[in-house]
Amino acid sequence: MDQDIEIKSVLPDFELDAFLPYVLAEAAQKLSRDLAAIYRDCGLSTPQWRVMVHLFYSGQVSVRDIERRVSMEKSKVSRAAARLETAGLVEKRADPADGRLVALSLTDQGRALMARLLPRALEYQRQLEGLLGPDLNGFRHALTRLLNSEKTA
Amino acid sequence: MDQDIEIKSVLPDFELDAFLPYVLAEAAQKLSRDLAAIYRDCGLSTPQWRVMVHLFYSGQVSVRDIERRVSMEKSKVSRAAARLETAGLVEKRADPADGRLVALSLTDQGRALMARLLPRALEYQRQLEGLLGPDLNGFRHALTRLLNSEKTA
DNA sequence: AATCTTTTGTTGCATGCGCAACGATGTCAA
DNA sequence: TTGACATCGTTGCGCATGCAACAAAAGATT
Repeated sequence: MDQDIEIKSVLPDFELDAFLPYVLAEAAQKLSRDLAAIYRDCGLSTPQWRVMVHLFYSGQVSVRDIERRVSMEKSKVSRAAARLETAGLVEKRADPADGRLVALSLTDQGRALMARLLPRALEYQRQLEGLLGPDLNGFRHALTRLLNSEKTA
Repeated sequence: MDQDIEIKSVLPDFELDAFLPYVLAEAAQKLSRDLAAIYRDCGLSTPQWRVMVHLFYSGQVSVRDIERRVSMEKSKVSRAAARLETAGLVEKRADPADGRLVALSLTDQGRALMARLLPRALEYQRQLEGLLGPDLNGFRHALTRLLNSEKTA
């Protein structure tokens, strides 16, 4: 009891709303949810969406490339790619130079789908940028600094 | 092929590193992971940690209160609370006024644990604030604006 | 060449999550 | 009071996820 009051007086300003990891997680969840509304109608999950985006701009890539680039586990990428192949959006071939690698690439159907979805995603991005206004640059700067920071905890 | 070039020329600046939902998700994941290093040694999961924090500052609360306040599903809160009770950190009683409600509160052991963990969490928070420096206020402002924005997508 | 190590992608397994259904309790109206 | 409806918390179920183990292939070392 006394312990309570003492500790709370020592830690008065610890509010979840002011705690950066919490607020950041909430904001990220909201943006991800709003964005997912764009591609979920097409039956894409978030991992599948990320693979599609990466493939659209990278052409022919392996699972390992996506893993490193988009910070997704191998298994996550593998399963997403398998379903995308079943859906006819992605083609999986064996890399002729290295038998271990799988060459992932979009099919025509996959490209057509992205041509339909990407403009909507970009429109959402522009909405967010307009919403942030003058704080946008500082916001981006802060995010990159957080991402590149060492974990000193 | 021609379609590719055409679309890419129309959507040239769509890079994942510049796409706010993606970067925000990455940053949130990193901060959450670094913070989890503080309380994971004590056997707490992230949902359990959030329940503990809320209980520490809110005293006696119901599952529904936590659900609304911390944006966690009922089931998530319920299972977290059940495990916390098993671990002896949280006490579950029936609300005398309303039989449906469950009165959650920290045990002495739970309070002692939080008294040990919260200073470390606050130190991490101060590290983040120091890292952001002058961008901190704009960063906070941007986050709240994103959280309060309507989903117009 | 032969063997050992490393890398790549898939799969099994245990765990956690979201959603819906459910029992229990409370509220309201007739 | 009774019955219809709402609310709260738990649980079952399907699914995704992270981790480790694994087979196949490539590379390194002798």
